[in-house]
Amino acid sequence: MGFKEQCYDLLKKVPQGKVTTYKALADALGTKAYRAVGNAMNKNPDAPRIPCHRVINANGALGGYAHGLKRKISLLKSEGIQIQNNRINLDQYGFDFQ
DNA sequence: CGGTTGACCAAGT
DNA sequence: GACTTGGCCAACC
Repeated sequence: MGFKEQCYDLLKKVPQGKVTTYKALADALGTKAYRAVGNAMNKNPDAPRIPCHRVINANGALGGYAHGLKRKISLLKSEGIQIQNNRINLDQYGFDFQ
């Protein structure tokens, strides 16, 4: 299993209605490859089984999405996540893999 | 095997 | 608040 697969596996643990960050994912994997995590997400566009849209920047900004941020925002909103000024409140919606 | 590219991050100015 | 800098690491060429 490669690095990317580990990212996806971990990402699948994030429940609907919550988000995580590239930093949190890398941290949970025991690496500092924050950027590599972003690359991994980018390679799996809207793969049906991987909720890439629940991954945002460590500062609460949205980050990116292979198929357009609008799509990402729509998905997040449909899960009940409120977005204000292109930002998400991590204290409220963040998931830290406990 | 070096060099470049990111959906990054933290600290400094 | 906004830039800039240096560092990080997998994937690709």
